[in-house]
Amino acid sequence: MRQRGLRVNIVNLKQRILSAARECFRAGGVDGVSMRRVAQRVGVSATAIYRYYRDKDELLEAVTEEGFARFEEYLRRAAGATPLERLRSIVLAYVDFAIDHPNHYDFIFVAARANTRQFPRDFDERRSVTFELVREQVAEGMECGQLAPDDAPEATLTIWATLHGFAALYLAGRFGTDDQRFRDLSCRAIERLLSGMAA
Amino acid sequence: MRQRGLRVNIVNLKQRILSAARECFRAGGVDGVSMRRVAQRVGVSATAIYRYYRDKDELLEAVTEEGFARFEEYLRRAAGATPLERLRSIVLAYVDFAIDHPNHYDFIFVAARANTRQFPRDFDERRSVTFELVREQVAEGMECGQLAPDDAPEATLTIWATLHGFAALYLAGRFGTDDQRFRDLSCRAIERLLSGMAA
DNA sequence: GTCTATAGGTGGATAGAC
DNA sequence: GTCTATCCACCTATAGAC
Repeated sequence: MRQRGLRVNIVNLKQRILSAARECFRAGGVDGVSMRRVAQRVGVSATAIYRYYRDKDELLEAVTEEGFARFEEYLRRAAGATPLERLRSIVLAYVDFAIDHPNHYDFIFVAARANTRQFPRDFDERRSVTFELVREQVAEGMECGQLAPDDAPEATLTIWATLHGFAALYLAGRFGTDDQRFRDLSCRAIERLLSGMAA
Repeated sequence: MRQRGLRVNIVNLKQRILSAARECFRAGGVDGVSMRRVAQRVGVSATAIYRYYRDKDELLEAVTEEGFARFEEYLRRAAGATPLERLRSIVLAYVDFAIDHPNHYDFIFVAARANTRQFPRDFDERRSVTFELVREQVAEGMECGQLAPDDAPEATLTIWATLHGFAALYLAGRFGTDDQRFRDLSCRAIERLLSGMAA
């Protein structure tokens, strides 16, 4: 009972900092995360953060790691009884992540040229892991199309590009605000692309 | 002959500033353009720029306008004897622009959510003009597929998304350094997508 | 027309008091 | 552990000398 008076405030400052950083990122992407802004949101001074994170890079790494992990969850959750349902599920997992976490999607897939933006250390390596998962899942999803094994690497890249195109154009506002239409169009496009490839 | 001694230096400082800004943009995108940096490249003080451009926004507008114009040139240059050749030409115009002017492509299509980046005034309006041209060209290129007129808006968006997906994944380095392979895959994907849609 | 000086803003990071 | 004070770097933009 001694700690009664401290209550909420004691709850791991490190976690509250990460939480605030997450919110900043959600609102403004990488550029929205600054030590000062995060600290202000928590209600502490900017320098307090350095007790828990060595530098900004480490904080950014924590935030973006959450994004990677979340995206991987979405992908792994994909499932379906028939091959077609499974394909549809994978497509939706992909585009839904873009809908739900636009700045994370943007960070992982879009802001990709290093000279232009700020990235945490080891970003490329971390991203490769996620990319490999995308490749695997897409390759699995493609099994419902009758493709010669030789086509696989090229076909996978093609599907992925199309998925990304839809996600990116959605984020750019080209599909308006009708998320459901966007999801439907994405699925249909992939199905048609596959059937075109099988021919 | 009085001006002989001035020679090169006199050549419109405004143009030399724009030139320097263009180089900065090419190297580092929007974030690579700062008044100081541009000025340094020209060899004048930062404040000299303000004699020719009211503020940074106006300079940025000049730089990005070049990008829009260039992209439209690429698109309009597309031509072909047969429908299929024409389609291929449009696809290549699109992806070649992304190859040749990555930061302009990125600026026009990718960095699209306003809350995250810095954009010149009237950027949205200017971009709409270009987008409309893309839509037109893609719609024309699609004529080689036998699509019902009802499908047109949806099909156009689908083709565009796929084009963008390829361009964006290329910029992200997912196609390696083999530009020719990237161009071929882009064309093939669009052709297959169309044939899938026609079915 | 171009300069220097300067104002006033963002940002990351450290030293040292408490 | 958290603070204040501070430094440094970079940015846009203005005022006024030359």
